[in-house]
Amino acid sequence: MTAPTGRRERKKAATRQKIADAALRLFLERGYEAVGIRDVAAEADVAVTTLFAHFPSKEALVFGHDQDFERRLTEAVTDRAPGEPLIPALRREVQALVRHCTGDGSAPIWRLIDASQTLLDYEKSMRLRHAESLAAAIAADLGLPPATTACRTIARFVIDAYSLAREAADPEAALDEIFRMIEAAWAAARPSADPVGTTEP
Amino acid sequence: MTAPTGRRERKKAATRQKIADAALRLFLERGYEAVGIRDVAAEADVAVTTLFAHFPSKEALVFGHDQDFERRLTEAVTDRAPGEPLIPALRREVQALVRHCTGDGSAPIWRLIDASQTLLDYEKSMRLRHAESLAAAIAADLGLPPATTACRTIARFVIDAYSLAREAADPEAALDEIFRMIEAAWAAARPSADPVGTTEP
DNA sequence: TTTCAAAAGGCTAACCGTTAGTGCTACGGT
DNA sequence: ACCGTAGCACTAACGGTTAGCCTTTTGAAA
Repeated sequence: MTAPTGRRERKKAATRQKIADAALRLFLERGYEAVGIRDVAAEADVAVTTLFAHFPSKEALVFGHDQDFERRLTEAVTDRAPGEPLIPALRREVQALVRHCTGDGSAPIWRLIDASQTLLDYEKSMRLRHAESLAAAIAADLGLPPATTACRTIARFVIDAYSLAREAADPEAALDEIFRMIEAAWAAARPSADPVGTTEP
Repeated sequence: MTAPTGRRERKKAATRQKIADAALRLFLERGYEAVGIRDVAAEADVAVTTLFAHFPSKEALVFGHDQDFERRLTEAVTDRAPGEPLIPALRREVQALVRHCTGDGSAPIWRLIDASQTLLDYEKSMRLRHAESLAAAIAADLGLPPATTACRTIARFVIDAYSLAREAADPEAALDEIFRMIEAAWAAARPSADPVGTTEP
């Protein structure tokens, strides 16, 4: 984590942070649509082109930590205790993620997102990309060829679980319900394992 | 279907068709990104504002029949034979839809879509909207309050099935595999029914 | 130390999708 | 026959995004 290289990267990170902070401040003050890229650039005291050198789009200003999400999901697969079954490990991580983004700390940002169709769309697209990474991680973990249908399917279901639970009135209960379904789906996908003893002859 | 009203609507429909045709022609010729809205408008011999009066966005020019997709899915639920179980009915319809869009007739359009990230993103967003409609239809059919977690979940899974099968090397096999998982998930969601006899005490 | 290539940032000007604002014309119901 | 309005056109602009070109900083080679 501690960079072996020096000053340039620190300055770059600082600029990026300055832009992200300015953007979030303005968005929370006036709302996402009411703030223009040029406003953000001015507030951060950088040129518009500099802003776009750090963030690929206006929406990305809000989702600065999307890589964390992706990393945490794949690591939940790769770094889990040896012998621990796949789905419960994913369930734990998704639960943590949902708790994090329904917690008080993240509430203003999510109010911002839920108020803008543009941001909602962007988020869903992002999640689908994450599903691909997750599918690859699952396939690798199981020693399967990448992009197996079953792996991609389960990855999508897990992302769906996150998305639906986040929107549900009672996220914890929703997560319970959905992951019960995912467990069943996963068991049906691989007639080898024995989750509760439903092995077939 | 045959309009009870007269000339105005016919002219309107003709204009819309003219625009859609011109757009498709240009897109297939030069590629989606290489064609501007102004090009399409000129080719269709209408004003840009007229174009946007008929289509809400550039992407919508390509997905002119998205309402068909939504309608067919919900009708697969509401119009199925009395007593027919839900999931097989959905499976049949999804299979038909996948066959349709992997058939030779639709091949060029889908090559167009798969070549543009913008269009792919738009398509996924569309499907998520369709999932909401499907969830509502399922909930209504089962006499449940709308937007139940289980219904929304199954609806998402069905949409995932379509999306994944379309991209798979062997769509039919993928559909088999995924719907086996969906059946299991559905059975797990409602401990009342008895799909294979997995009733709990 | 000097030198140099690349990175980071800036400025201008434009492109492209999209949307007012305005007005004209033809159609359809009264 | 009359009038409201739907369909369409035209101009201008707005806002996100990018290309072209230039300056400064910085890391490292010479």
